Amino acid sequence: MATATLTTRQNIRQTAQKLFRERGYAAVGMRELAKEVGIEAPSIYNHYKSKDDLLREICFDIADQFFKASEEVDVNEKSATKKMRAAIKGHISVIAKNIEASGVFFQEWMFLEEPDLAKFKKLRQEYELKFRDIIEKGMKKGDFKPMNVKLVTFTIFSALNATYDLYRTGEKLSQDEIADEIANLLLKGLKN
Amino acid sequence: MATATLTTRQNIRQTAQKLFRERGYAAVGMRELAKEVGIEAPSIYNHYKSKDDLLREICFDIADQFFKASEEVDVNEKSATKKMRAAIKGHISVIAKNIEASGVFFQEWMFLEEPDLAKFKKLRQEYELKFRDIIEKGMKKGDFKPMNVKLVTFTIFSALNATYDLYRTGEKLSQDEIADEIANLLLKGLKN
DNA sequence: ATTATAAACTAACACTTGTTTGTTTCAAAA
DNA sequence: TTTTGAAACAAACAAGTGTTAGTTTATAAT
Repeated sequence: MATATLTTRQNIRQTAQKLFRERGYAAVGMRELAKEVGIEAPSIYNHYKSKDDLLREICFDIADQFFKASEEVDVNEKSATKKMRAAIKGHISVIAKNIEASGVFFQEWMFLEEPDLAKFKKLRQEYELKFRDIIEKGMKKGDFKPMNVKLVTFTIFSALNATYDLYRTGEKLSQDEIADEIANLLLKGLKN
Repeated sequence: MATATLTTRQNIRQTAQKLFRERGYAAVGMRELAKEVGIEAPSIYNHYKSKDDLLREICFDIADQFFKASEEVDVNEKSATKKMRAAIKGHISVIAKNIEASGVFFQEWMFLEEPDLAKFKKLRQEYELKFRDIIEKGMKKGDFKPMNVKLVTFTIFSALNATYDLYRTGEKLSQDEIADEIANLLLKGLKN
């Protein structure tokens, strides 16, 4: 384990991710967060502007990672199935690498304040559109069975996004096993 | 619209479902809830013992409905596919009939206080076991492809449980269309 | 008309919320 | 050795928390 000594800022961030995830953003107080870090509440404000600032950093960092992962999906790949599998793997990989933070991303984003909230929603829509495009083109091409694209995209995201919750149950599964099994199930469902 | 005049108690309950769902249990105050109902905060306590009491009623009512729906799945049905489809339809039907409340059920249950929290978890596990059993037997029988049962069950529940969130997006889909499309996708993925 | 009951109210309690102010501590730079 | 700056602190603020006490209002039963 290459666990470098964390800066106070990193420590606050990491603890916030854990607590926001475990107990919910609204239910976690600054004093509780500070105590877990080992400092007093006002000291947090030397590193973050506000409680919301913390949430913002966590959420947008994950958003960033999702986009970067999606950019690595080969644009020239002809097979919709292969393209979809790559997108699914990338998506799950981001979650697996950021279990606490992605939990916050999925469950606590609504506590973001404007204008961040609007920006967040826009980013998310933009990202989801990438998946919908792959599915839509796959259907037109005949790789995928014709179905309600929006509903299918929604369902696939629901399945993928829940994986952050998988590690709590103590399942001893590798990231690849999880990604493959889920991708297999969903892709077989999609295929023509 | 057969909207009968609601009692104050029903009004509180319905408003709580809406607010807890929209803004989260911890973020909704009793004064805000009361204001939306059109009364003062202390008046709520003439109908409910506590804030948690409200959450408890909402969550356990939905739990009840899930169980009742699952009891209507034909035990003598031989085909695992047909049995699974019936279970999926029943599950989605409960969500569709209780969009706000099921949202609370899925997202806010962790704010239940002991011993209700433990009871809730137990019920949920018991219910999920019913689905896992169908899937497991379906695999042994050869109707379903052999896969990691726990992971597959988890994935299917993730897809089903997210449907409460589908109605926000303004999709003009009937409950049956949604249930059929999702069941088709997942069952095709399961099948051998 | 009187009593009983449910359900509303105002006022307040004890405590917690996120955050600000002003001060102190301490290590690195000059 | 002095200065500087970051980062910690205690104390406090205004607002909000769930809830209780005590009282009033209104409706239904005797």
